[in-house]
Amino acid sequence: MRIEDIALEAGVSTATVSRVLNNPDLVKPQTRERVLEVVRRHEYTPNSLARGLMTKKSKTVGVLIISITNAYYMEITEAMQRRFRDAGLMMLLAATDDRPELERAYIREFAARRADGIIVIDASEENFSDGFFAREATRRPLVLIHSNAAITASPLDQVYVDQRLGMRRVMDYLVGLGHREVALLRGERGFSYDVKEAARAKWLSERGLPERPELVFRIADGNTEDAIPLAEEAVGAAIREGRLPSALFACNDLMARGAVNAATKAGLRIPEDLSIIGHDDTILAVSGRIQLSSVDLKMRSVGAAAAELLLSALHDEGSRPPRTVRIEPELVIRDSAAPPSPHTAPPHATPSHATNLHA
Amino acid sequence: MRIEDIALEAGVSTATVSRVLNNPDLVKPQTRERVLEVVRRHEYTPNSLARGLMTKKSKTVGVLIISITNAYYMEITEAMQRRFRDAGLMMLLAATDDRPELERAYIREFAARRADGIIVIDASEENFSDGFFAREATRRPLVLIHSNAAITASPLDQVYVDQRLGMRRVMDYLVGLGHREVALLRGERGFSYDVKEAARAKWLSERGLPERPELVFRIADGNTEDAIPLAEEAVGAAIREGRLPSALFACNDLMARGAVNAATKAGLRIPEDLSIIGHDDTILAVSGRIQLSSVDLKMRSVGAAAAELLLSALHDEGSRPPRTVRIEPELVIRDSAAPPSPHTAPPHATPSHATNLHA
DNA sequence: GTCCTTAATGTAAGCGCTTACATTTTGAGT
DNA sequence: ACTCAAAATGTAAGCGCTTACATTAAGGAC
Repeated sequence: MRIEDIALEAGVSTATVSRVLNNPDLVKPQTRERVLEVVRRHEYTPNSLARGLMTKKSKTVGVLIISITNAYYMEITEAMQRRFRDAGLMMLLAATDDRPELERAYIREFAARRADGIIVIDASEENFSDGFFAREATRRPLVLIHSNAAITASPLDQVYVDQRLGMRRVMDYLVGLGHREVALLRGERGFSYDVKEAARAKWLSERGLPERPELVFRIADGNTEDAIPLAEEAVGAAIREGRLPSALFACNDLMARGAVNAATKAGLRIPEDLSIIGHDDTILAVSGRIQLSSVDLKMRSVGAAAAELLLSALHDEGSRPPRTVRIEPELVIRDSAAPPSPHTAPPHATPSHATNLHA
Repeated sequence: MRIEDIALEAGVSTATVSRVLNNPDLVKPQTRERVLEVVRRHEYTPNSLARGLMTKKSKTVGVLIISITNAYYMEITEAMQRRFRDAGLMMLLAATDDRPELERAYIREFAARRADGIIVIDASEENFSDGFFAREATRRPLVLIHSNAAITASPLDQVYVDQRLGMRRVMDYLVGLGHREVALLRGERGFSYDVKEAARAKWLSERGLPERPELVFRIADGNTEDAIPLAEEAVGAAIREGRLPSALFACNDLMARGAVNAATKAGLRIPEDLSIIGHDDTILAVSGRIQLSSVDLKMRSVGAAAAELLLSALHDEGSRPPRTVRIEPELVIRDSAAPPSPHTAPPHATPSHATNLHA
């Protein structure tokens, strides 16, 4: 069924059918109804490829993420999809597996398909720094979602998730509770870990407090299921050897959960003997007996903001100056942190550890 | 940049440029190189809308799921995306929020965009039974992913996840361990709960065992985060009132986790005092101190199979008879189930409960 | 050199829409 | 009944590609 068939059957020209479909009030109610009847009877749907060819709009937005099985990304994506649904846009979704060359390839593909706009979550540093995105943004609306403060000043539409603020809030809270030291548990490699570690270091140095590298614990894989046992192992060892202070921040809930398991296994009570804070506020935070305090990155707000940014760019077409929206993470306080017990030594304290406390 | 610009600059006709891009060996190596040079220099990418208009192929597949923030669906989706990437197809993703009318609308939209194929996960009963999918399948490759045994015989491409088998395996295992009764914990409404409850009932009746409706526990919401506390509450009450037998199957890991929490809180040991089996084998199964045995639905295999089915349908175009692939869930055994302790009464046993055990 | 087959390229007709512009209808104003 | 602007519709030119068919170039065989 093509528009011509409908036109023939309704006894009008293709232009009129097109008008009925796109600008109904340009056509006389009577004719309109006649055309619509035929359209309905044949369940005719215009070919959007042909339409897109003419209008240069595909009603499509390309969304690029690192991994599909990642609650963080998918919450953002869901929020966007909701917004786009209302705007009549469809979403092309692709995962880069954190490979910069795939990132480029997919963006090219989006371009080839004439996506009206593109959203990239946690883009690779590489493609950003060589101006690839800046160039791309001149061709069509592009919005970046990330936590990289360095990018913030670039003239690009972006949603900046201020993880440094989140980190500050964690430190404020824990230290406010009376903890003298806060250990950090992170994955070996990954931008988000670096951001958090750096933010913690900054917080400490701003207060003239020492950064003690031995309080940063690294596990090989912080992102997948394996992070839980790995974290459990690392934290278990630290407890046994008395290397753990009274508070621990884990860079995500997976690791936090592992830490909780290790502590429980070692006979430590949470939060009395050890305070633990997680990050991302995923289902894991609320799944166990003890409910983890965690940093909520507000993914839904992030997704909504990104969608809104793109939509407005689509609308204003051209002259509009790029905007950057900053999202403030929130520390969700539950039951996994408390003041360090004054009457108790830090978990399995050793003399050397006690000394370190005053370092 | 259009193909014509490239042609002009390379001093050939548009047809030749098109050939260079689509059938390189139809053109003399020397000309080919000249054209490619221009293409590269301008980073020219053919407009796939125009191409699709001619070829009647969009290199796109539409994927429809109920919710984007659902680990189950996303694992399937990730497996598909991997396969489609290799095949040069892009994925349009949309969520129906379990609304049949949205399901239809999106499928129409996929059709309008001339998606080469469509995959629907857990389609609504409604759209299936009124022949909507059957009709749709005549127009373009369509594959359904579901657990509905009733559909299995339909002449449609489908991936059938045999949850009944999974349920049987759970019952075999638990009863094999020596449990006399197995409680079921489910959400109030939802097809997947019904399937499991029915499979359990069937298993029991095949063995002449009584179905005791009071051993089926329902909570209002089994799908979201709230399921954990709701399950905890329900199971906690059942324990207190001695209504819980020595084994419990939860329809998903959320509820299983809630059950574990309730048992722990009540001072019960798992698995010694209470055996618990979860379902879906998500991260929740391995996140806590006690590792939950759970039914793995093999989502990755499901996704891969669905993609393969679609790809083969795309390839054979037409005459190919529809196939249905059956996926066998697997019971992953961890630490949450054990034989009921012979020396101990069932948890908080009451006389009436003890009587029921022999019913 | 001529003839003929095959390889290489060009020409032009669409694919199914939208839309600028041209033409016809309509109806209020006189 | 006649004008004329406004409303309704039609005509046809593309949008940027692919591809059937036509044409030209290349290279053996004689």
